[in-house]
Amino acid sequence: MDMSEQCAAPGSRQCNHSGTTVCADCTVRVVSVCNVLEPSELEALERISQVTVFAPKSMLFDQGALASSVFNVTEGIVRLYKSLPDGRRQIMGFALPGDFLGLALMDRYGVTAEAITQVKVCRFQRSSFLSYIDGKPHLLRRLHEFAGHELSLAQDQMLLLGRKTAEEKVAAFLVGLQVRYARIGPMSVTVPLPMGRQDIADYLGLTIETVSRTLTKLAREKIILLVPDGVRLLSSERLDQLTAA
Amino acid sequence: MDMSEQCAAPGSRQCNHSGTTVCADCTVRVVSVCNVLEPSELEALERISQVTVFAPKSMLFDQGALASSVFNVTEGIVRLYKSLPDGRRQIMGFALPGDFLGLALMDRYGVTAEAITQVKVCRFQRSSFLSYIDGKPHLLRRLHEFAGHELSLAQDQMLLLGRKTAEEKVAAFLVGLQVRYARIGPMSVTVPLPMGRQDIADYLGLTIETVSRTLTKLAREKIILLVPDGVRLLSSERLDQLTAA
DNA sequence: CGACTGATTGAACCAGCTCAACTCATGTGG
DNA sequence: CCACATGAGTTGAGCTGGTTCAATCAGTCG
Repeated sequence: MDMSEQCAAPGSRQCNHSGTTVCADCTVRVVSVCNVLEPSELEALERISQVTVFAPKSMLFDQGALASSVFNVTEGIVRLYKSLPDGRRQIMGFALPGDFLGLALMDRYGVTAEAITQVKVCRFQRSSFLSYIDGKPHLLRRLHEFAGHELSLAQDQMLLLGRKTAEEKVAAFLVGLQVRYARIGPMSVTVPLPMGRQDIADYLGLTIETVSRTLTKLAREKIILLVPDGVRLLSSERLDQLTAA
Repeated sequence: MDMSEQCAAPGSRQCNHSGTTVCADCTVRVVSVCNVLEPSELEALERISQVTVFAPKSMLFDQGALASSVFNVTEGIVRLYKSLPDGRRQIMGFALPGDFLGLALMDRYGVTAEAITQVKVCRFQRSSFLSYIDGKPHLLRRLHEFAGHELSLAQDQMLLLGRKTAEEKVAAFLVGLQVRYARIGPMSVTVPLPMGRQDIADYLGLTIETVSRTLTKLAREKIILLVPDGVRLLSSERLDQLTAA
């Protein structure tokens, strides 16, 4: 049997640590929950973790299912959404490297998670993770900090969804994404958009056509430049104005 | 100097525990964060708490201010909101007895909190509360559970704001409020609405007129009955249908 | 009583939606 | 190598759910 990889779910590949991928080398550790752990604790965490790779468009977990695992995203981008029976969809957020999925530690997933790009995660059995946390209040504190941050982002998003115009929504989305990318890489005015227009629309409470028209309008006004699979932010001045405070 | 009451902020009255109000008698303890504490721990908590009463329309704290206190609501109802510079407002939620304000334990308040009715709270210095938590991982766990629940509600609200119709929004609001009241009192088909139409509108991402029209429409269809300062839910069948899943 | 505040109702309007056509890659197999 | 699907994105034209503006109604308080 191949020790380095084993099948788990459609679209995903798992492997135990073979010595090549260790937390010590992890590029996103400093921005993720693990950062508060001592080297010895990190080693113990590594022992209960499984690196898993998800193919684009594959599902990490489904809204309402028993939360058997929690995840730390290390590569790629994940969409988190809720759906209504008639197909209407609201994307709650995009998880980037460093983000933790299953933060609430509840027994069922509240949202569906799907890989947009290829996604690499550290996966933990929820039960193992819960016992691991036990007696590590500093880690629990860190998880709580992350949850507080999530809640704060959710509140910003509620303000956006309930009270902002299409133009303000799109501007806030672009600037917000730029800021989040800057946490895990160099600050750049070029913002990749690995998600499609439909995802952006479902995140902002708009239609695909309105997103497209609004991006075109911002481009026509030289506030942004549309590039393949991304956007270049030309006037952070005008964008900040639209994003307001 | 009067030992039982001392001025603190406009619209609020504070008093240290004079022996008449103790956690042991607290009617909302079972649904609030305190419920995981041992009697001896409760006593210690009581020593760092101040019962404070806020008059209707007075502010508990302001968005962006240093978070000097955290609160456990014991009576009344509080609106939590964010504002845009031009006055647009989004209400993130209504805090009822048993709810904890400042859950995220962040150093600044993310929202503004205003008493709608007269409000009674247990108030804690954030610093005191933080030291109190230290070495009580079960309390931190409880706070984290509450935060997870808040996050889940926030996500439901994002779905509502981004993708639901006015009728679905109003129905979800009424049923949601009914369920929340049921946690702290007897289940009832009569739902008090202590907040005004403007608050409901700013919570649902609608205008006051649309809220009014929608309520009237639901009443005309005998799904609800409008009563002074409240609503009677006549057809939970039709309401659940609108609330959908 | 009048003055005020909050809620309802009516009528015109418009931001964003719906429906539909078109563009532009990318892929495929003959 | 080209003909032709296929899917994502853009653009246009008309529509509509919810807003805006304005008038009216219903309590409540002095």
